[in-house]
Amino acid sequence: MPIDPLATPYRTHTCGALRASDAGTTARLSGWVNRRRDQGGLIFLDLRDRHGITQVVIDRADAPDAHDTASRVRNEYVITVEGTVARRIAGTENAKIATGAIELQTRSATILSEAKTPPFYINDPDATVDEALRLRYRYLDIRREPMASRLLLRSRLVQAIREIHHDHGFVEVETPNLIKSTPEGARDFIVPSRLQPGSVYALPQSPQQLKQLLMVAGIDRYFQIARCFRDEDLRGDRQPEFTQLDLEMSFVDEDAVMAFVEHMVIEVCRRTTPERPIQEEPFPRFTYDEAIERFGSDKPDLRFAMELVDLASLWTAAPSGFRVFDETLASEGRVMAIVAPGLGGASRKELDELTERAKRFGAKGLVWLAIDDTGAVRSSILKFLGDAGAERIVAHTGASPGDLVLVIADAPDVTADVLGRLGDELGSRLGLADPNVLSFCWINRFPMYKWDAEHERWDATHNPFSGVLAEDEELLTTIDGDPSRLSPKDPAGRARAMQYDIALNGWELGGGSVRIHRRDLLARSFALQGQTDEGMKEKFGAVLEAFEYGPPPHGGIALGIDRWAALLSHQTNIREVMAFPKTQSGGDLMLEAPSPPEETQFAELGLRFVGLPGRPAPQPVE
RNA sequence: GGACCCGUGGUGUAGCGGCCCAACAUGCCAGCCUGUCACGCUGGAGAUCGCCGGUUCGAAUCCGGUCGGGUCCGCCA
Repeated sequence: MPIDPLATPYRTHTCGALRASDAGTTARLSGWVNRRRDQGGLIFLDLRDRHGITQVVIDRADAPDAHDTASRVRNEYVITVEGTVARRIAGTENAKIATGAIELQTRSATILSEAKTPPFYINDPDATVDEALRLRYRYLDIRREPMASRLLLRSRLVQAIREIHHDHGFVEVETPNLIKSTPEGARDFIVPSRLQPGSVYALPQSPQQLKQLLMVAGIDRYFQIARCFRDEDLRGDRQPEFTQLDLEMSFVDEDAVMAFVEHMVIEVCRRTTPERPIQEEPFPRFTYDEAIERFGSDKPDLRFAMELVDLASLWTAAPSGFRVFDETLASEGRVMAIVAPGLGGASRKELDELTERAKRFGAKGLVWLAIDDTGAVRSSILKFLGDAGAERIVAHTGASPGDLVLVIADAPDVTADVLGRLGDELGSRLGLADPNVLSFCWINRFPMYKWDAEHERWDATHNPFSGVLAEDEELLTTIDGDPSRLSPKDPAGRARAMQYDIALNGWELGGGSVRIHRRDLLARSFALQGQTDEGMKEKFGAVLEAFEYGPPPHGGIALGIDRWAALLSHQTNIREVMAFPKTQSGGDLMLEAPSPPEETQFAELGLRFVGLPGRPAPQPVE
């Protein structure tokens, strides 16, 4: 009479299943021993699997053999127990666990596996454990509740994504992992070919070109949970392999893609974390210029966003008296401020730290004005501004007593960027953001290109296939009309792309664009990017050829699943939502990857190590 | 490529020039205990302080290097 269709000789129920209504029935459970409480003649075992914990009681008087087994059991042993489900004696129920109303009164107990004492506490979800140790014994870390529940959340996230896409007529298509390099700006991982010695595959940085080919193929709504690979330095939010929700749609404009994605994202969050409110629907939209101007960021955290205040208007009539400000303004720089609420009492040391931080972010310095509770202003440059000058700044920013005003004077992009980053940091340090709220926003109309001074050409800021706004089409040209003579003054620098990013709580969650499908525009865009016809063919041959066979207008987006899962799990580190992540140096501490290849593997590929400058060649192993 | 932080019994921490062949908690082992649920009680084992070198009469403690981990800048969309 198993209740669970997954019942097996090992178990009729999971360790989280039994309730008071099951009292009187016979049940068999298998799991890990979470804890043993040996009272002498009476032993309590907390039996754990990923579904929950059930208390098992073994009474020497009732089941001497089982009692003998239970007395030999240790934490993390795997056992099977069979007995009667019974309501606990009144007053001994445990409200902390779902099965706390009952216990299993055991008739028989069998040890399935013994276990060494684990290297860290598996039964204490709050125990802090060195991350390197967790990674080395990841299978034990995942046995712990916090990791297990995050992987579960991630699984539900992906499940919801799949369901919603299928419900909307999307086709899930797998694309290969051994492909030709699809330049996205990052370094490729390379896989040498044995059958074609001397040639290599590249692992996809994203399925970008393949999904565009699927559009030409008529798969008008495509999606994939795609593994992507980028050989760049790691961060808390960047791993060498990561997962994207990749999607592409035909016969769409920007609004259509954004509308679907927004609907999908809301629905996914609703199904996955219904308890977390979404701050604003529809998601606020900002143009790139507006986002930078207002927040100094193209992924503002709108839960608290400190808006930038332009101070230039204070000194149109007379100079500020502080030479850095005046010279910055005279040389087309900007002087802008943010207000950090409640930090007016910051110590000199804290302010110095902020200054250091600002310099690290690329500013030349930081000016601060700290307002105490009485309204008196301290400032690093009070002697230049004078009391009146300082108070004008404070008044202009709208700061109140007890606040701290931070001012950056620099080139426009530096000023905005540094203040944006300082704001983010202060926001999290001051706890201004409601940790429970999900705050999405869209940023669009990104500049098409960024001038690459080193190579003297225009670089696509996102995808080289990103389309240009219709109204900016004629800007895709050079200043003197000669596509081979590029200059930072080209009108192309002002062209804006049909490019949109979606941000969540200050993180870039994803980005996409409506692509260029017209050959003439594509040729012009590529020319600006300094691509020769041959270079284009070499890199994008398949897409360019396909585009000669009737490409539909199309656009799409890619969202970072790891980041999404991390944010939904209240984590700032994507390793916490990946089963087997790598360390900052790209190593897997459990598998001990990477490792030197075997000599025969190298021989078959016709490879040998020659080493790197300053580093000797490691030798393959026999 | 660079800056910074961390590395002490199984785990998490304390100690930061002699009082330390290292302390505390927890875990582990043994014994006792029939209503516990972070069970309790009694007893016990367990680290030469990541590694190498140096300074010093003396180093876990200071210095240099190195390895491992992390945060950040560069890089990366």
